[in-house]
Amino acid sequence: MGRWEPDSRGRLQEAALALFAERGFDQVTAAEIAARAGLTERTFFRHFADKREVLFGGSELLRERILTGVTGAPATDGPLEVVAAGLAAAASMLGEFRRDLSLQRQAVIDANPELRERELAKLADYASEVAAALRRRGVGEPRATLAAEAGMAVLRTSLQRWASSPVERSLSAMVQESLGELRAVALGS
Amino acid sequence: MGRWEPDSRGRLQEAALALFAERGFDQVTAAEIAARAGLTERTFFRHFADKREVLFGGSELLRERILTGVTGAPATDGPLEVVAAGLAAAASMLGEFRRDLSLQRQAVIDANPELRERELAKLADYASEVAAALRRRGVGEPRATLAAEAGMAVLRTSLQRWASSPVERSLSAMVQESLGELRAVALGS
DNA sequence: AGTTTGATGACTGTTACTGACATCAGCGTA
DNA sequence: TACGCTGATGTCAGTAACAGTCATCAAACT
Repeated sequence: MGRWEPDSRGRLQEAALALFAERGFDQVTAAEIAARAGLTERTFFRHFADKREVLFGGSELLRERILTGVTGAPATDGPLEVVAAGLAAAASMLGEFRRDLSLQRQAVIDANPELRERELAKLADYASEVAAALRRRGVGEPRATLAAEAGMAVLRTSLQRWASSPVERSLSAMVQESLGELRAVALGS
Repeated sequence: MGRWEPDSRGRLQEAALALFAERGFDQVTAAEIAARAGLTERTFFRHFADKREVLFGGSELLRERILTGVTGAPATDGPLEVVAAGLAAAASMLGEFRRDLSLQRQAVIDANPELRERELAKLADYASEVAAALRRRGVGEPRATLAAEAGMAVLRTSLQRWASSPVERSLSAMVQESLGELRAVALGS
C-alpha cells in the first residue's frame, strides 16, 4: 500500500460533485472538498487550476473523442458531416458512461453562472480544434470555424435538452434531430 | 458642482481599459483601477459585479440593439433572416462607435482566457434572449435556440476576424459574408 | 545502502470580493 | 431658513480563491 490513498484526483472530483449537488457551488469551499477527500486545500489546487475545473476533469477525454470522430470521417464528407461525426462520438460517450452522474453534473453546472461560463469556454475550445481539423482537410475560413461553431451549438443545445428532459431519450438521437433543425434553419424555413 | 467628479462609472471603464492594454488584465488590481479614476476599490465593486465586468459596460446597450433589430424584422422573414436583422443592428453599433476603442478592447479580451469566457457568456445570453423573441414569433424549439445560437456564432467569428484583420473592412460586411458561409455549410458544400 | 523522485502537508501572502457603518452635498419640505 | 432624507462615496474588517516556497517521506531506482 502506498503512502497515501490512491486516486486523489478522482476522490476530489467525487467529493466536489456530491457537495455541489448538496449545497450549491458557491456554498462549498475548496478546503471542504479537500477535507472530504482526505486531503488539503493546497493539494486540491495542485490537481485543478481553479475550483471550477474539478467538474470538468473528463473534458480532455471528450476532446479526444470529438477529434477522433472528426478525423475518422470519410474524406468525401462535407464540413457539416465531418462535424456531425465528432458530435456523434461525443454523444455516445456522454450518453453511455454513468448517465446518473452526467445528469447530476449537468444540473450543478446549469444552476451556476460561473460554471456555465466554463462550460461554454470548453465547447469553444473544442470548436476551435475542430475548425483546425477541418482546415487540415482543406476547408477554408471562415467556413471551417462556422461549421465547427454551429456544431458545438448543436451539442450545447442537445445537452441542455437532454439534461432537462423528463422522458429518457438518447443524447445521440437529440443531436441528430438538432442537426436536422440546423439545416432547416439555414435553408430558410 | 457636485460633491464628486461626475461619471465615476465611465472613469472606471476608461482607466481599466488603459491599464489592461498597458500591462494585461491580471497584472492590474481593482484597487489600481479605482485609484486611477480617483476612487476606492470598494466603489469599483459597487459599479461592477466583478473585475471583468468593467470591460462589458456597453453590453446592455448592445443587447437592446440586437433585440430591437430582431423584433423589428418583417413578419414574413424566416428565423435566420430575423436573427440576421439583429446581427446587422449589432454590427452597425460596434462598427461605428469609436472603432479605435472597440479594437483595443477586443485585443485585451482576446489576450485573456477569463475575459474570453465572459464574452462567450454575454453572447450566450443574447442568444437565449433572441431565441425567446423567436419563440414569441411562433418559431418552435429547438429551432429557435439553434437559429439564435448559430447567429451568435456568426457574430463571434466576425468580431474575431474584424479585430485581427489588418485591412480595414466593415464589420457589417463581414457579418453578411459569414451568414452566407453558414448557409453554404448547412447546404452541404 | 544510498540517492532521487513525486505527491503531499504546512505556512505565508496577495487579491478578488462582501457586509456594515460613517460621511456629507444636494434636494425637498415644513 | 432649518431640517430631515437620499444616494454616492469612504473606511474598516472579514472570507475565500489561489500561488510561492520549503519540508517530509514512501517508493523506485542505482
